[in-house]
Amino acid sequence: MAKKPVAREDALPAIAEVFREYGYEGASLALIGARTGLGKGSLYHAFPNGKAEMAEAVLDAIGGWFEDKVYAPLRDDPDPRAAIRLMLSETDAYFRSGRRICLVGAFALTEGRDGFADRIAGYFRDWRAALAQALLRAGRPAAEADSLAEDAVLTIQGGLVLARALADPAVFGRMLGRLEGRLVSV
Amino acid sequence: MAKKPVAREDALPAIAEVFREYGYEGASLALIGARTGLGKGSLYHAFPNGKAEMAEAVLDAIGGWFEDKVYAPLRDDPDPRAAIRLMLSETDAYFRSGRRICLVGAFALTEGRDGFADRIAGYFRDWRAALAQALLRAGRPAAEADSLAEDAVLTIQGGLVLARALADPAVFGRMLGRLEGRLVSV
DNA sequence: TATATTCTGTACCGATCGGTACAAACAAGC
DNA sequence: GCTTGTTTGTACCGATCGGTACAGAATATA
Repeated sequence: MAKKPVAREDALPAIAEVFREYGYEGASLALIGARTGLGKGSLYHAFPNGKAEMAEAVLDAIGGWFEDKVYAPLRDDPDPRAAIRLMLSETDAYFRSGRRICLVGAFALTEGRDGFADRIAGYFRDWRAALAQALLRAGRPAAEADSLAEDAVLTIQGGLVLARALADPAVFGRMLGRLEGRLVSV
Repeated sequence: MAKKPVAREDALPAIAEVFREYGYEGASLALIGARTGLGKGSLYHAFPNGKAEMAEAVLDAIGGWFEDKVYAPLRDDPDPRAAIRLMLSETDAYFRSGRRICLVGAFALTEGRDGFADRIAGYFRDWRAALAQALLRAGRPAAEADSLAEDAVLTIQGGLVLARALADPAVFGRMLGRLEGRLVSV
């Protein structure tokens, strides 16, 4: 009884990967079933609202991961510079040094008429706010902190787009290097 | 006779807009037909290879537009600083100050297994190369010119992603302002 | 006008889409 | 054992997908 949540959590990474590779429209239930090893019966048992609920769960999982691993340290770490450096290294690891794209960013560019818009906006808003707060605590003037934070969040997304477009993950690494120079005084 | 090219060119902007809004998978022929006012007969007469050919034509048209309006001046204008400023203003106009996304960037994030990869890579490679050349001519050291050019191209893409994700076009304008400061010494 | 060619609307194709129904398989409690 | 409830595979649904066939409308050459 009540093993539903377990099956959900177990399947989420595979589902996320399918969305990442094929986009929301392109990720068919057949594909999701094949990659998770779950039949339609199991899939609809774990996600009664179907594909939309799977996407919501994936976005929530991603948001939760970043909240725990990145935003919270940015907000709470007594050493804001260390938290910023942690953000950069966690970002590098999460996006596999540019070999993996940002699902939230990809959804932002295509989806928009769905109920995903709030989650997508929240993901980026939280990131920007947490980083701005860390920069402020690191001694930057408020306006500069806001500006730098927005620039950093957008730069990371751009790095993912360009790395993917050029099929050259090194683009991402170079971008992170420049970003570190801008965020933490070297 | 031979009015095919005309019909093609006329339909391209509408087709591009559908791809921009719905993505490659999401852009159905029914939708494209409705937005262009063309039936399937006309559509397949102008684009015998169907949707894939439409997407290729759209990407080629976009690439051609940027080549003429942005890359060529970047390469040939005797005043490289003026060419860079022109790039920024043309970019702002083309992307409607952040209200329009970059179709090439959006395709880069989802598509990748198709024949579009070369066109997508070419679009960004040409932009980066033309800008690096202008920066070099403006007196920057070669390494710095390359780095700045890559940063600029990726930053613009990131600005489009974030503006869309937050449903806040102002993000794009702020990003262009910062970019101008980095590219042309104020 | 007659004729050749280009264009286009409509009907249709098989495949696949997301989603549902449901019965067999399974597990837990007793 | 039996019973109760959960989990799953499979068959199926109508809708829509991209694409094709083709006849008739339009257009151009003469």
